Amino acid sequence: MEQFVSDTLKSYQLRTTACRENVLQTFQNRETALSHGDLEEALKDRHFDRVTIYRTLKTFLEKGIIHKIPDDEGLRYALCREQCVEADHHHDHVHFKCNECGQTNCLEDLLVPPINLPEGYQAQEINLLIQGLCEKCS
Amino acid sequence: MEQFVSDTLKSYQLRTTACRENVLQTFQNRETALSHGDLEEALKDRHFDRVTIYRTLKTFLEKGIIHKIPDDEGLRYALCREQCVEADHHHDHVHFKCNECGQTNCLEDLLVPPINLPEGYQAQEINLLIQGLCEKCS
DNA sequence: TTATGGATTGCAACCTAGTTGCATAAAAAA
DNA sequence: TTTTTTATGCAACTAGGTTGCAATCCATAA
Repeated sequence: MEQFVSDTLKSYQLRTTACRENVLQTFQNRETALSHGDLEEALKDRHFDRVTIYRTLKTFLEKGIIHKIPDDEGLRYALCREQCVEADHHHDHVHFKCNECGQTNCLEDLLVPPINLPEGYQAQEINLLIQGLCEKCS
Repeated sequence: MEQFVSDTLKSYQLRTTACRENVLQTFQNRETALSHGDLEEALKDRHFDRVTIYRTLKTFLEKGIIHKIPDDEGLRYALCREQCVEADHHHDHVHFKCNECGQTNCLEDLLVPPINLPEGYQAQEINLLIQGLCEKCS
């Protein structure tokens, strides 16, 4: 298990358990966003319970280790590269989903432009998903 | 049943059936985006089968009568105000979901600003969801 | 190093969302 | 009105996600 993994868990004051280590390592190894099913598949030889993986994701979300990326097929999750905390998830980067290979990625360098909401509206979270063809598939 | 409903079905060359009429009418009456569950609830006294409502939504999507709005709780649907066709859904407006009242709305007048994707990426669809407080709840 | 208390896991059971196949019923066309 | 085509209802199923609870594990402190 990599240093990154135990360091991260420690810094977020989470107990190091086999499931958490493996889930975090999987996010670190793969550069793309992962669904619960992806993780179940990736870690199937470790025989973690489905529920445990769900709870691990929930914990990581609450701590700000990962963030949600919803699309029309369901939810995916990706590591927060910026430092996030429970109260303040700031993910103003663009998400890209390839219609060919199915992968979803964070385009960390591409920020969502500021939007002028109508009078009375208050923004708390923003999520911009672009679907199309990625560099590999176009 | 309103004129709009039978006109719309006719213009998209869809058979007029009770379920389609009611679903379309419900979208017309409510200004907000609706989930499958919302429709089931709204039309529960008509006793349409769940599957029939799913298929109605699928048909409307394919024809370009409605479009999908995904968020972290699941899928919602809203009428396409612009004229859409099967091959070309163009929904470049912002979607807003209120964290207080839970309603999701199309902000038809607020267009998603153009995004400069990195070299090699091709956009086909774009979905911008802002979550926060709507005018009523802020 | 071991005991202990609080956090985490696994299991069973459950709920909702969404899909498929097929026989029946209803619309539109003839 | 009859035929053809399309849509519906039903049963059955898969996948995603949640809850309660007993057993287990981790970190801390003795």
